[in-house]
Amino acid sequence: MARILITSALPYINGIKHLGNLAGSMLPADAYARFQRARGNETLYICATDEHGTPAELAAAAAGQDVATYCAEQHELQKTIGAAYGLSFDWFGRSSSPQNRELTQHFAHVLLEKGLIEPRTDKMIYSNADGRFLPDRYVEGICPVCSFPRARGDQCDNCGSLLDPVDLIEPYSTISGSRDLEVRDTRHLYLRQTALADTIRAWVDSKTEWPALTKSIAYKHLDEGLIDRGVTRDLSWGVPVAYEGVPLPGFETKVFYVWFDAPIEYIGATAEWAAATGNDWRSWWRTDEGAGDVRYVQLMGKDNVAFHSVSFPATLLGSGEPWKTVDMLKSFNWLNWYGGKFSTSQNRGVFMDQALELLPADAWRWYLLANSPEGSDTAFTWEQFATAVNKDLADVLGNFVNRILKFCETRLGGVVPEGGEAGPRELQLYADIGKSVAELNANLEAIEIRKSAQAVRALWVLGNEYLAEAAPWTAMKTDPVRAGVIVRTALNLTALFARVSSPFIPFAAETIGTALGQHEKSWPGEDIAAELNRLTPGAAVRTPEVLFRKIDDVQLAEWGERFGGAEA
RNA sequence: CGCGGGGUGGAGCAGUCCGGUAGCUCGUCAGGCUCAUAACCUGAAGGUCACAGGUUCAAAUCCUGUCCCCGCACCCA
Repeated sequence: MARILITSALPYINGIKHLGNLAGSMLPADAYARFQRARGNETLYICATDEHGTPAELAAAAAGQDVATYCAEQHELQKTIGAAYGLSFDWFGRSSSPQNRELTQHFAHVLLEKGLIEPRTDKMIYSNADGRFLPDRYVEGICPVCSFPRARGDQCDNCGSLLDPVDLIEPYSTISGSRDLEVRDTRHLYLRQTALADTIRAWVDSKTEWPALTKSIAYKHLDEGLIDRGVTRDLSWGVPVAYEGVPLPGFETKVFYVWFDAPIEYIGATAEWAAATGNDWRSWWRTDEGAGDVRYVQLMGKDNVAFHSVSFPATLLGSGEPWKTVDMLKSFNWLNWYGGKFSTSQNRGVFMDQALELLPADAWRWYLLANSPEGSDTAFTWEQFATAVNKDLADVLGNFVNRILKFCETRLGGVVPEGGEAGPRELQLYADIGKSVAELNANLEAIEIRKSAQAVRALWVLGNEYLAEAAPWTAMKTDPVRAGVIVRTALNLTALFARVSSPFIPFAAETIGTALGQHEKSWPGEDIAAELNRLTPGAAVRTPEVLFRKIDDVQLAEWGERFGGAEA
């Protein structure tokens, strides 16, 4: 039995996420976690909200709340909606937790002692009216490059130039609008990634199983040359720059920058989980305390790869302490909305809460997994979505479950038939199923999401093929015992489908299992004949409600209208 | 010459690392079955693998060049 640690990129606290977020990290991570658990591996799936940073402060201010209250509410919202999608986090933590604060301060302390974090003096804009420094987008002004009047402190929206806030012409505070600003010296901590470049490159070189996308992004940054990055900010919301309760002199009013503490929350959230459940988190993260046999898998969108392949490793490796680093870094491209970006302001795309108003979670899960943006960016279209739901779920799987259970109910009294022996057709079925399950296992193990979904679908098709060829409705007339064997086999097949489909469509899998009186959740083993003879002959089964309703053209038109995309 | 990803039958994708009958899903057409959510099963048509050179007995796959699409460093997966 292996130990598998899984993390998906931390969703930012700011608002409900859209389907792209789900498709690019949390959902595939969940499917993988469900698979590993079913196989009997000790599995820990960790996620959390990323709560620090300027956007959280701004959003809280806009909502008229203090930032802590805002984050607490948003966290609960995201937690609830994640559960509605069946995301089986073992722990859904918060980067604002005490555990993360302590760990972040620990790492900073160790790196500071080793000289890999060092204080430097920067020039920054200070607002007398607001009584604070104005980092990043707290300050706007005229772009020194193109004269655009509302350029932000870090970048001009008009010409795209990257800016330093002190270069803005006629700057003003976005908090108060005040122009009473001055440039002051301020001290910040810098992580010396340049000093760690060789260490990180050697570490990346050793990661032979990383997908091409992950590797090319990692090497891109290494080849372009790493830069030392500021890891502190003049904000109040965040992890204080302190150690063991004592602020670092000169840093009393500063916090760590969000990208420094966010990945550490993977460890922090594990510690939160341990505290809440009485488990030990160190055996998952410290190779000197039992994490040597852990396989650590991270899943994320491509924009996050740099942080996870370079910056976070710089923190972990730089510490010189025996921390567990990622083994498999699976990255995804974007799920686009009709070829363009999801956009709240332009009403393009569906968000997680809205999607559930339209159809059950399984429909979305299936579509997003079967069309996972692995090879390249993938465009969501309502047509494709309807095809996935109508053909795959309703016709191939749903109809199969329905036809065999109804047949059993109306012709065989709704019980698993007894008697008779498996014939040549059943032996062939065992072989076919065995082959497909092996294929599914290999694909899931490799986190090839699209191919895994294809393999599951191929299994469902085998069920329909079997019924068409074995034709129990014909056997019924001449050889009732034979018909019984076929129906029993098909019922067992249905039960098997529930088990192998559970990583993709857990809710439907549960419904099917219940209809068959099956409580087996484990992953099927290699003895397929045994797996297809698990149901107790004589036991009652019942036909469940229609598993998946089809999407009709009227709904399609309505949704296209409501959520945009129809124009494209 | 900024960087990364991609260009494969009508649509969406796999195959490209490690050259050797171009595979899958949807759609289309024909047939079968009638247990089932008018569903399922079988078969067929349809591709000069963006383009142009090159290497090779052999190239979607390797090399060179060209064109086109997407993304990119506040933030957003």
